[in-house]
Amino acid sequence: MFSKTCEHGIKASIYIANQSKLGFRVKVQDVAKETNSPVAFTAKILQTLVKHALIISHKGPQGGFNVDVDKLESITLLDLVFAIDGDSIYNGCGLGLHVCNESNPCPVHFKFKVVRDELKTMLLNTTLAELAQTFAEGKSILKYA
Amino acid sequence: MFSKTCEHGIKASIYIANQSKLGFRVKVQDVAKETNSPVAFTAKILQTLVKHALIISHKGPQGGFNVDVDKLESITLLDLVFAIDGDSIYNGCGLGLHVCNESNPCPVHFKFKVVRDELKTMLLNTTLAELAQTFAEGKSILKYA
DNA sequence: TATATTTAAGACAAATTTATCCGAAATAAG
DNA sequence: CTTATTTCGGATAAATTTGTCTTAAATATA
Repeated sequence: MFSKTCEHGIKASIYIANQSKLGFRVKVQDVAKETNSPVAFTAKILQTLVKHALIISHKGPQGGFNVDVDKLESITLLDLVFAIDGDSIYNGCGLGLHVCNESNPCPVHFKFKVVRDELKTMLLNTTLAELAQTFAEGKSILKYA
Repeated sequence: MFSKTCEHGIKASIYIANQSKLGFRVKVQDVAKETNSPVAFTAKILQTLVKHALIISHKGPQGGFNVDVDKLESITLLDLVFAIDGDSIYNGCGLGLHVCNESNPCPVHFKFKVVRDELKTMLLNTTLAELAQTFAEGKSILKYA
């Protein structure tokens, strides 16, 4: 559904969000370890999220990554997905046609529209705050123990 | 959402279905042309669909591909997608965890389950017959004119 | 100010997906 | 039976995604 890059990015964001709520900055090493993702690749993905102003980075000793805790409620899954994968998952044509819309639909257009709209709504209504919360409560996992 | 392979495969199936209803067999060349897909790649994909008994192939002169017209109502989008991409789109974990279920969910598990279930239902309820029909009626396109 | 620590950036490499190519096998038709 | 046509199957190639490595830049702290 999402790219590997996006999957890593979402998991990383959730971990960073939680540590931020606890008042910590985290290093790429930690993020990679806790999300079971490759370190260097995680670093690249975090750069992307920083550029999109979804997370904050600090260089040097005691540096690392964190999220503005006040923004946790306003950062959505849609923001994360869009920053990394763009909008093709919820806006693109199901059959890959470059032009596909109501007046010039591919054969699956209207069938897919319903699902894609629901996906988009879900992404828009899911905040980083709530994802982080389920993880904090031990009700979800970011990797297998 | 789906792989390119799958997109080509679905478009090909729709075109073949329509020609089959008209009583024709079609050659890979035709399929590729009418779906704007690469010929050799289309050939490979059709092989897969033949192996899964979703379409029928005939070698030699006057050969080509067709669909059993009596099966058009029972062949679903789910069949086509499963044959090519497997079940990961509607069964896999949204964050790529190998193990992810109700009792050991990733943070997006329950949010995604709703969407994925709707996707699966849609795929299951959409038949090749109806997709072919909208195309036959000129109400949908397989490529840009 | 020197040093150690940490992210940033860009080049490079591996893996996977998307395709191509070619010879073999089947078969219809003369 | 020969020939032309068409799919089959496997090897190969190109493109994209996924991932690594190395050096530079920033900065906290002594």
